[in-house]
Amino acid sequence: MDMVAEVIVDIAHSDVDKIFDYVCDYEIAVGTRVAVPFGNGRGTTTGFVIRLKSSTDIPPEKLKKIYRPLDGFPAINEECLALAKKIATRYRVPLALSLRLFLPAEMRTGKVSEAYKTYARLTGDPAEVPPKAKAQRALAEFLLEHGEQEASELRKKFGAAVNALEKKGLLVLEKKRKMRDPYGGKRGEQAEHILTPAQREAVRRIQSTEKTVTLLHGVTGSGKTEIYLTLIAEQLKKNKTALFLVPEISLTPQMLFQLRSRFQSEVAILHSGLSAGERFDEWERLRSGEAKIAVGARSAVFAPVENIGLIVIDEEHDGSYSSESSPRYNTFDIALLRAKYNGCKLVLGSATPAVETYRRAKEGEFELITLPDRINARPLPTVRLVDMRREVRRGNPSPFSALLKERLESCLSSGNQAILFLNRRGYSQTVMCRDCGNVIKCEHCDVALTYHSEEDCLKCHYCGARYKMPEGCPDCGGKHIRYVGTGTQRVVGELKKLYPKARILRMDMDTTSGKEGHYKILKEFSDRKADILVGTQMVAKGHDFPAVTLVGILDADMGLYFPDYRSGERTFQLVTQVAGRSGRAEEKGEVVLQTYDPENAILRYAAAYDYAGFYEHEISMRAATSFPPFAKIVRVMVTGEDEQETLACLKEVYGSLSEIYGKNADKFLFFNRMHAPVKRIQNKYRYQVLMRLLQGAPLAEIYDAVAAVKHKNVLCYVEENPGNLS
DNA sequence: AGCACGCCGACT
DNA sequence: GTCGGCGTGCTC
Repeated sequence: MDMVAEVIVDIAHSDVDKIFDYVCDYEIAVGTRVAVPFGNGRGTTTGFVIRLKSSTDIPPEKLKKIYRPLDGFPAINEECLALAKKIATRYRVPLALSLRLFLPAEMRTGKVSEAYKTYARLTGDPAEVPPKAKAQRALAEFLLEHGEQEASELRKKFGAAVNALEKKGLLVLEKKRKMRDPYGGKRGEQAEHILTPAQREAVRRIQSTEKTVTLLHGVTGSGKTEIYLTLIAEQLKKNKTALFLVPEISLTPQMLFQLRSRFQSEVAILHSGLSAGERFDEWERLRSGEAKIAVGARSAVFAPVENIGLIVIDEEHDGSYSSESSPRYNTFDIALLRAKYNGCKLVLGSATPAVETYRRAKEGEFELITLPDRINARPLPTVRLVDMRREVRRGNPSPFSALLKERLESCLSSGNQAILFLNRRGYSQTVMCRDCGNVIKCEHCDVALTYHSEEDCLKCHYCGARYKMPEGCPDCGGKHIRYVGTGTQRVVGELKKLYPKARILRMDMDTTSGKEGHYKILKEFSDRKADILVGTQMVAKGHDFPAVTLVGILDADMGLYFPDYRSGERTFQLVTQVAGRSGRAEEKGEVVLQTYDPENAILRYAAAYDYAGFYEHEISMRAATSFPPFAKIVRVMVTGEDEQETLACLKEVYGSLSEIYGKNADKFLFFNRMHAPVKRIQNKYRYQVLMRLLQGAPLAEIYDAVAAVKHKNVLCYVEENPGNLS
């Protein structure tokens, strides 16, 4: 009674992205990884059993046998298999590639395996040990009290008694699997879980709403975490599991200890900072059902748990929830599929929700819960805007305004700490007039133009328009036109001149090399080994510094002119977040926000902590300019090392896309092919077809057209609302 | 993705 | 005459 197994080989290539039938003469479960013969030589490949059947149409002489199962369990459960198929179809990737998302990477390479330790177990009565053998008696009693223990630990304490007891037959030694424990099983302190009335009401509403998705919009310190944890505890009681997704940056040991103190070993953490062995074991604890809560960054949405009772996406607006490599999935979309499959709730939390999310909540698609107050009722820090144009006119060329200097001195002399923040995103060359604060924007897109030095011109990254570099400011005629941006290095230099005694720490790309780089600098600062921390967006996140009473945002408007339709949204989020770093303990904090555009609506809303006002402003802008959520930016990237081949591929893709455009011109706001803004990255030429699509545009056809193009040595892929357009 | 089979240039 | 370039096709 041989069975036939349908197998997907673990080779991410469209040529072999199909079912291969194999014979199997023993029981094997769907979802199991197997070793199979594959190809002309005597090559072995791993594969996934995705279905079992009793017969096949494949001629018997071709049919081969599965060599063996690779694990004693199905690595992919039923839900995950269904999900992998959906992802493969949706993003036009080989099924093997979407299946890989569900396994720890080290499992595929075979570089990791279970760790075993020897354990000692008492099998007799301590009374049987002669009283004279003191050590043996003590060991037997220890085991009676504490149960099974690791043999190596016992040998440290009781020495040869371990072997002696074994000889007497009162103790057995057995090898058992030992789960590697990230951070050595450290836990935080057990805290009380008393909810405020607002938190209780939020919990009640999430539990009782008919809607699958709830957006929890709560200011920093409003106690969102306690709400998540209460909801998770609720599900554990019902014997269900939970996914708790956080941005990569907030996966700190502290945050894990906090979860462990509440849920002990029922928490498993999945992230890149773990060793291969730890990650593998944490994955296995989830798969086997030993752990019930998966905590992790975006990839934890693929955790191998069954019977999910709740999914949480914290800091829902965070950009790290979109995958930047194939398949370019969005964590929310996957989470929603899993929530629907399991019939459970999905909670999105943020102090500054993405405009798109907030809109869906306001329109009634998601339940909207607002927590306007901090639990401790402590006021938010006051934010003061400083007009930097006036500083320039007054002859102050330094990066610090008079007000900032004064506040900094007072902060330092009272023994507190300060954070200075530079809002530089990447190295975009935005052109600004330092006399009037005017930034040169595209006439068609309302997006800041970018200076391209090779051609000495300005370009729009959204429509490709080219503009001549102006002599003076088009608005005021001023001559102080220049590319803005001060480096952290220069800021630190100036600070040292101003305050020779102050201890200054710098945190940016250059100083945070290594995996623990961020953490080390933040730790140094929180241990008060420095007075001032200077950095880019990295300082915005991270943990709380109780002694910080002043935050200076040196160039608040910089981010606004990044060539991206989300730059306003990002700036609002960033300013809100940075401001939240100030004054978290006893003393009230303050924020000095320096800008060349003090009238700017986004900065004014941010300074007033007015999310609703910001949202209304932003959504009407998006509507007027037809940017998401009113349209979708779609980019088809074409990259390859050989420029001619790449261009040939671009031409082909453009040809088939043109046909789609021709038939659906009313659904296209924009359609053009061009150089990508950064023409070459890592020796690869980059070209793109850029589109802006209205609701109802044939996106599936675009994906199909791109998938149909097979050019050797050229990579071609679709991006939806890409995080940046470089 | 590998690997074998297959048809045209420079070598002992 | 052969050794070997990598273009094309196949893998249950």
